[in-house]
Amino acid sequence: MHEVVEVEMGADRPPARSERADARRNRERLLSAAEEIFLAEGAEAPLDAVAKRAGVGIATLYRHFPTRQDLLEALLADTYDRLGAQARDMLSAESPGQALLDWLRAFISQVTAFHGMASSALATLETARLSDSCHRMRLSGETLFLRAQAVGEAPADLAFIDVLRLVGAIAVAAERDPATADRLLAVAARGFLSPGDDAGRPRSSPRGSRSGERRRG
Amino acid sequence: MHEVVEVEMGADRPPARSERADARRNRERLLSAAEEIFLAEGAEAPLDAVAKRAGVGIATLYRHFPTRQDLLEALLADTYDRLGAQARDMLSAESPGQALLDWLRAFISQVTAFHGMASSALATLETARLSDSCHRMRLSGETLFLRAQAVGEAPADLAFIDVLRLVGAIAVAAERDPATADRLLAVAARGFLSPGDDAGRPRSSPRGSRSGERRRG
DNA sequence: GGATGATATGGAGTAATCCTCCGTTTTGCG
DNA sequence: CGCAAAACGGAGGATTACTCCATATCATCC
Repeated sequence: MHEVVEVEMGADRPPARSERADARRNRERLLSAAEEIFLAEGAEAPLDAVAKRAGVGIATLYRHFPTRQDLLEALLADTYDRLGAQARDMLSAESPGQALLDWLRAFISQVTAFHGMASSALATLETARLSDSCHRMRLSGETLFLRAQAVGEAPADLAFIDVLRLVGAIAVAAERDPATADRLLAVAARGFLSPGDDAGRPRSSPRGSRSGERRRG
Repeated sequence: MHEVVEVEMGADRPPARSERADARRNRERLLSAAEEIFLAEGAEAPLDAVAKRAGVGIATLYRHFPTRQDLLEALLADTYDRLGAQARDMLSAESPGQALLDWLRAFISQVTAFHGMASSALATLETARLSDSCHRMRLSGETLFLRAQAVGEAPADLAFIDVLRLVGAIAVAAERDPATADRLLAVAARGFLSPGDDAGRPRSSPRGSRSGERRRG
């Protein structure tokens, strides 16, 4: 773990290998078109519409993205890059627990940009070979989590990937209702942001774990 | 079995209103066939296969179940009836919190019988006019929850429907991996089964199952 | 028990999508 | 330029979803 990740602009976008100009251009067009279409109609929208919007043939779409999930993952890559950056920015926050919670809220928010996106995101968490973007985001998020663990604001016997799974699940379940997502996150947060597991934490961390974001009595 | 169900709001089963014998028979055959097919191939299996297995024409299937979701909900009705009964049985358990947790575990287990089932279940939780079975199950489960609240094993400022949503979300996210589902439920349970504010932890301590939580490479 | 109208049935037919095959066009390079 | 590799486009076969309506079956009444 913690391998160097070879940030050579990633294998996400272009494999860096010689890529013809038209191929790159069409790829970008397809991504833009897919984003527009999916935002408007959800991730189940017909792929023909995406190709048409991009101004390319359907075969070109399939050549670049053999499956719908590939296309969705490419879209997710941007989101993951953004989230990774946000996580890094939050490292300087005063309360590690609060920072983690804020970041997870952002995660839900961004991963529910269109209908069906959260499902794809959840799927990417389980794929054997995840994209660089997803991997980097996970590492960045995990850093937030480890910091919370270090100060006893998160249980020590918990893996970050499971936190991400749980929050991803919430995103899927409440993708159409941000208020519900918020409530479910608040409940879940009590599970992974307890003020110390046992071992008698000096429970002097008043914020974050409870009562910060309760809604609906 | 409860024979008199005068509620008659959702119309799970035919309300015994004038229904021709062949129609009822075909309906049952369709449900059996759908269960077989979905168990084997998941909830996305072609409906033609269901009709064929049932030995009826495709039109008959659509007449009884206009949408796939209708068919799935009819299948879920049996599951909900079973879960409702289990919840009622658990009312006599010594620890309300433990009873609730056990029931939720059963919920996840039964609602992930086949791929795609959990999604449907989650959907049924949000439908405006829910089926009788779903409604009864919710009420029975809620009774367990209220009992846990009464003894301070569950937060007072929490709605049961949100617990169900959260657990349903876990079921969706981990429908292919019971071990993960179990871990996520354990985390979530810390959120809605906290020992109130103190009053000693419940003996829940849900079987660690921390062996499987290593990061994958 | 048999006529009769309401109900239910079956399967062909239409439509929407997915996805592939292959002849044509574009690009990069010597 | 000229050529080979790479990429393109769109027709078309395959797979479902869903509908229409002529026919068959059931429940009821006499």
